[in-house]
Amino acid sequence: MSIKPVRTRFAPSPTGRMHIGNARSALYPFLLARHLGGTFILRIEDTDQKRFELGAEQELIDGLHWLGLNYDEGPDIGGPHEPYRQTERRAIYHEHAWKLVELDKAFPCFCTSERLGTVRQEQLKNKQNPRYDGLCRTLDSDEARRRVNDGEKYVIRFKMPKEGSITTADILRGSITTENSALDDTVLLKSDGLPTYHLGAMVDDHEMQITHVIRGSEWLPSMPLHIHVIRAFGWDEPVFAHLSVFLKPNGKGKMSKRDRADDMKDGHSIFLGDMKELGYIPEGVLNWIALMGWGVAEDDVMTMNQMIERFSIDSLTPSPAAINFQKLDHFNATHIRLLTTDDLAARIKPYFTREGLNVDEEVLLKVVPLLRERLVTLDDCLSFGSFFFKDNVTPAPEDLIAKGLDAVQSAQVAQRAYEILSAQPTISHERCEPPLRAYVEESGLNVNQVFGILRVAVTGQKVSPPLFESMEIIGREKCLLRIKNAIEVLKKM
RNA sequence: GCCCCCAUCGUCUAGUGGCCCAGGACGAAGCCCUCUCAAGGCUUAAACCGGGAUUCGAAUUCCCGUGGGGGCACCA
Repeated sequence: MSIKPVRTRFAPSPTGRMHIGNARSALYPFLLARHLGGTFILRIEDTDQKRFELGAEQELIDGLHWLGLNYDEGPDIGGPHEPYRQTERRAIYHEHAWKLVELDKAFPCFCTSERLGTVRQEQLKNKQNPRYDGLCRTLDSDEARRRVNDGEKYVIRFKMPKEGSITTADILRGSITTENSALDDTVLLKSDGLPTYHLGAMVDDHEMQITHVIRGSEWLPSMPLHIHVIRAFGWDEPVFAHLSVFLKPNGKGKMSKRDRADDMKDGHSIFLGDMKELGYIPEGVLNWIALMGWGVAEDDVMTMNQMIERFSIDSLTPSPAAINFQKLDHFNATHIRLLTTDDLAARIKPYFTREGLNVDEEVLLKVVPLLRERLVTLDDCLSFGSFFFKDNVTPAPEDLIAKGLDAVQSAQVAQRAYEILSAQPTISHERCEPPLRAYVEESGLNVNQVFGILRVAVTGQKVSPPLFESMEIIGREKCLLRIKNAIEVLKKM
């Protein structure tokens, strides 16, 4: 047996926004290809003209790039098996569909959708399984040809054997045997000349020499049909792995796009475009998605290279997984902490500038180490660190009053601190903390009261990065000014 | 209605007949550290869906229930 080079693919249809389900369907084949030194392909399955959405393909491509799931062949970069967009491969499907007719494995069907609808209703009424009643299956082939040539509308259906059974294999679940009598004469080529998934995907996977098909479990029931089609052509069968579906966070029901509104309210979304907006980084998203449906024994935090190194197709899990946004937050925060200072600086800078803040690179580089371990999402940098880039801050007056003190006492504390700090030629962690701690000692107050007042005065907020490191970055002049302002505010209360 | 798949802590999972009074991670609780918030360290609570069968021995194999999910289009 010859070892074929591994080729995998992500074959989405451009019918909507890219969500985490799509991302995972792209991730696993990508990982498999990279792990085995194979090729990863992007193929666009745009044969449904009704559900087609302009811009969806670009969103898919953007999402893949954002995640770093770069493909070796695809519609925008070409490759040895182009085109990679199914609507541009019409002739190929047409030819293959008729090949099957010649082989007596398929037949042209002229039934109208009206008649099919009536038949289906009748079957349902009689509690029978809805399926094609076989009217055109026995049509004389010459007559069928004639009608086709006369321009009559037709589809091509698979001629499912009436008897026997077929055994198919899913690498995660083992073999599954299905009675052919339970299968239908499914449409392979639509009357608009484009293939259904059942023909299009099989033809392309063969032509593009795909060795491992990793796809959603919604395809599991039609796998017998797919194997029938592949065998009818006499082709080799790829390895199949069907991924489980994503469940809603509560575990009840399949994840759906309708939940988006609720998710966005608490800062979460299943759409990649939204996630980027919300401050999630690709490393975190990837790690999160990877672990839903892939069993890794220990050490959950992985970089892309570690994922590639450890991936194997049979460590995928067959059971449905409920999405858990808390875990996403954890992975995102963890990967943010893994970023270098320069990298993180570059990633959070846009959040500040978008707010109209003037970002000094040198200051930013000093701020990043203080922010790093406090960020869950990138946009958290705003609530934690905007004050670094503002000329002045406007704390809420009541926040300036320390616990257990009143406004007058708080003003006195601020005044004393001001004196201590202004006695220093420069403000640094080393210079400021000792004298202020000494003051805390002699005043009989506690550090939370004294440092708390200063924190609010200098940063404008009750929660901030460490006080003295922050003051050092802000600088002597601004710090003193802000404390002075705070004293004024307190005096007016 | 019919067909198919799945089933370990709340969640994601490890586990391929003895190493399991079931391991890790998120989350939760507590403690430590601490100028706030985090991060970090330590600790605790928390699961093999039920019933049969096979076996000296079952989370692990088989059967039946139950629960959950998917599919039955000229959609993918």
